[in-house]
Amino acid sequence: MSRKQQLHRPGPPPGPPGDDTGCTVLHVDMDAFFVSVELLERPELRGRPVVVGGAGPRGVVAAASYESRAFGVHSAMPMSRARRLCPQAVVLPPRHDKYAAVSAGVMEIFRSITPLVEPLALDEAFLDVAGALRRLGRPAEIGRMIREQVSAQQGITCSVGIASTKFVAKLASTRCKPDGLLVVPADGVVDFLHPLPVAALWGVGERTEEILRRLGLRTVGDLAQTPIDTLRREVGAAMGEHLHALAWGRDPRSVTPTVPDKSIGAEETFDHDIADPEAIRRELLRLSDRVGARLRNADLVGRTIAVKLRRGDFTTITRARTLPDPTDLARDVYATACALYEASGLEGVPLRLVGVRVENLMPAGSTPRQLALGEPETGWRQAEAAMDLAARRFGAGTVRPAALVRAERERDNRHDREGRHDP
DNA sequence: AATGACGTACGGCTGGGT
DNA sequence: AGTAACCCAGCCGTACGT
Repeated sequence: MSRKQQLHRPGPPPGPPGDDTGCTVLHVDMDAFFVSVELLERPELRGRPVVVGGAGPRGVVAAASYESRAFGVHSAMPMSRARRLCPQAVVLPPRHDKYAAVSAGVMEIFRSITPLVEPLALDEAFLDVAGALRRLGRPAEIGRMIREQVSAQQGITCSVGIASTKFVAKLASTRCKPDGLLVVPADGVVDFLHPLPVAALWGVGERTEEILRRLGLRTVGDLAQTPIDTLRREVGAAMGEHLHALAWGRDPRSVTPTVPDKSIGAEETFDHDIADPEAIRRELLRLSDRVGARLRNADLVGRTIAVKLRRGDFTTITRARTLPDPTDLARDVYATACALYEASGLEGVPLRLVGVRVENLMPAGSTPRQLALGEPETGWRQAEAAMDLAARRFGAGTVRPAALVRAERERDNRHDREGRHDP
């Protein structure tokens, strides 16, 4: 599902399996994951161009079957364009819960191999199998087992890249997909890397590629020959050093099973731009509610609240404020989000997206929130905890702020008057 | 030609504190 | 006492990834 698959035209068929000695990092990537999961329930669609993504006027492609990719469709593409390129494609709306369930099953298989599993997304993970070799065999053999088990237990195919570093393993899985396995031997890394275009490297997107292109640097090999100071100057110190190291196959990052969350957020693109400040505030409330519930669910609190506001022309601003005490209450998040919105100068301006994010996260237990002397215990925390409980018992969305219920009723009334019916 | 919903990282800037 | 030099936290936009 990575955008970069476009860069790797089905190259020469992988040669005889290389020497996997020292290649203990595996990158496993499900093929067209969302589509593959949908096909489990809709086998009659197999072999046809299928696309999963937002069907609304502003939807984008989240996953495209290989049949639809033949028409030039790929993920992150606006759905309107995808439909034009491939009118016969079957478009399915995303069902995140299903993908999460299959993903959990797949990750379970990985963890039966080794505890050193680092999920990158629902559909991919790194595994460090150094400790599993004696029990399970060579890396390539483990990769073969994984592909077999994923297929047998979950009914979908995946691709496995095997190398001595994370990013080479990732490039290898990209290169061999779909339904493949590729070992890049430790002594073949530089030969493997240098012919690749710079955009194949992790961290090189559109902008960096353009900068490098202006410097005449097209391939990873070109990067490797460039003085590190030049790179530092052109793309920034951190990025410059990073790219130079990668170009020589050096990647010190280890497989790290649990990385603590740094922020939790929610955002929404409207079908049509919204200018009305009342309506914007209502969206901020909904988003704050979702974020608050997720924070409490994860037992996290955060001190910094950020809003993101995107205008019709796509220009985007973010505004943030750090609170004296961390919170996990939708109420606090909402109050801060509103203040930031009102101070942004965009009140009344048509917006296509609003977002709310809480940063600076820490475990909820870590800061026993001090009540200021004489401060009343307001009980909002208990109120929101009660909402969480009700949501668990009766389903998400059963209990929600009155302002949202009112807004809904008014909308329904309006529709009734206009003689429309909403399901 | 049109660009979702998450999330992370970096660099530039500002202002407080020493 | 005023200033210079430096660090650090916070803020914000940009870039990038799935």
